[in-house]
Amino acid sequence: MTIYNTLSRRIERFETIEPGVVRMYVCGVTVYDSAHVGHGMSAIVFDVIRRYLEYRGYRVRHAQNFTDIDDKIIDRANREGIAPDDLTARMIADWHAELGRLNILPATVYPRATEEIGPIVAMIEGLIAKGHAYPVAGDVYFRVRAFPGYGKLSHRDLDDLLSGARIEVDERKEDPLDFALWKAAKPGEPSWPSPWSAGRPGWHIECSAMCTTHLGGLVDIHGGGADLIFPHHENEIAQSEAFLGRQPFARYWVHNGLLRLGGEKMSKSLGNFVRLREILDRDLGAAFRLMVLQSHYRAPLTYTEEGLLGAERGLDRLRAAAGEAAAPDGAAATDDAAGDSADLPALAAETERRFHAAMSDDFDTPGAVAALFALGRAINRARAERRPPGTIEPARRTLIALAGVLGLPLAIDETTGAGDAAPFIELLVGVRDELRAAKQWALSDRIRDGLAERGITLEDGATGSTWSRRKA
RNA sequence: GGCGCCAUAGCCAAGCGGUAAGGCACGGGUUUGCAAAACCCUGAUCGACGGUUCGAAUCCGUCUGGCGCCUCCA
Repeated sequence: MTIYNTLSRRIERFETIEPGVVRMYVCGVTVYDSAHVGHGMSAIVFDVIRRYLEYRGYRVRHAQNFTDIDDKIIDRANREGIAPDDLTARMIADWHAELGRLNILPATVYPRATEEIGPIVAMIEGLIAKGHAYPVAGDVYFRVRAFPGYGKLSHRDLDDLLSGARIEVDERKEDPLDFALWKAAKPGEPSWPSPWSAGRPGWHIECSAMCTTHLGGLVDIHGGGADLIFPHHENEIAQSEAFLGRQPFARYWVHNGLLRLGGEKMSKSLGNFVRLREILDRDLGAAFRLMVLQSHYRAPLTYTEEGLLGAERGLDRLRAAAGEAAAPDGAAATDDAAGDSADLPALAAETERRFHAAMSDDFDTPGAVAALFALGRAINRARAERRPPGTIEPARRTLIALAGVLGLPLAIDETTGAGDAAPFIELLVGVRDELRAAKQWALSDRIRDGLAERGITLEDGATGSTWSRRKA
């Protein structure tokens, strides 16, 4: 297996610190607002990485944090007139519910900044003792120039950073680049005791502390969105390696490309985001996952409604192949011998080979998905040619299994979203089946058109009609 | 201003020196009472200009156009 490392800018061979075990830390979210589809994309990327590693036999210890104290949380809670704790508790509950609906496997641990104050304070004390940090009026700052490797992840040197000149100069800091490890609380803000002040941790230190507490201070994969490379992950490396006195602190730095909307990065601060809940409520979570997987995880992806619905259409074809449905009524004539649909077992084996070749090569999910479509088409074709189910079954199982590795559920749940209407729809469909048997076309078409207007699609097969709710 | 990424058919998107995956849409067909679904067929020489090479979408240079980071951000 190979994996791209942001640190070396190379695709490297994947080797874990401990054989058979992968320690993976993925930076989570600051819980001041509900998740948008960009968060969903990142979650999907690391979910698939994890699923594939587990499929390959690794035991994956996966930690994902919640930043549950910071300025935006305090502001938001104040505006809503509630306690920060209540806001973050609600957001975290929503996060778990929504990501669950996206079919994201739960992480092994979900550490939270406010529950790690002890280790955070201890780490800051250690950094001060080693001369890597200094307290100033209740705050504590990291001494960037005392850490020689600073900039190695984002590949820039200190002078480049300074020339950016957009760093607001805080006179209390020794150097403009120094960043906060601990911030003294202002009146009315939540705070925790520390040797320097009643205050709260800076953003970056929590991840360093959590990696140390929950993953032994040395992780195989450290990931997040590409927007975290600088300064967040750069600072994490500085803190952790300065504190631990050894390097590397993480073997592979993995960053997903960002989701774009309207030509720009989707982000909460730009205000151009689509909430994850919106697509989940339309039952398009699996379609979104497929859309994400059809582009490489490191490349940026443009989010469009068209793309999402297109993915849903593609998913339908895979679902048709994965279903146990009998052959469609008419045997479609095939006028050439281009595809060896009779040789499904060989194609299934070939698909499996292609799938693993792609996934082992820096998680090339587009290639893996392409292999799945090839197999799906062959299965549908075999059905159209009325091949015996027994010859199709193994290929079908392969398709479902491989799709499962990507977290794509192919099981059909046709009544999803129909709610209380289902019994009435079924009654109508049953009546219509009888009308069709009696060749009462006008009436049966009227029922079909009427249901279509109400978002229910009918499909007439050899053994009767099936119905499903149209997604839009 | 600095660092970096990208530009492939109508749209999305793979490709990592050997002659262009896949998905969606469009069109033609098979099937169907008519549909739907499914299946078959159909489309690109890879932003522009140079260079390296037997051979380049893939390597190098210049240009043009996007984007990201340098401040909170998955």
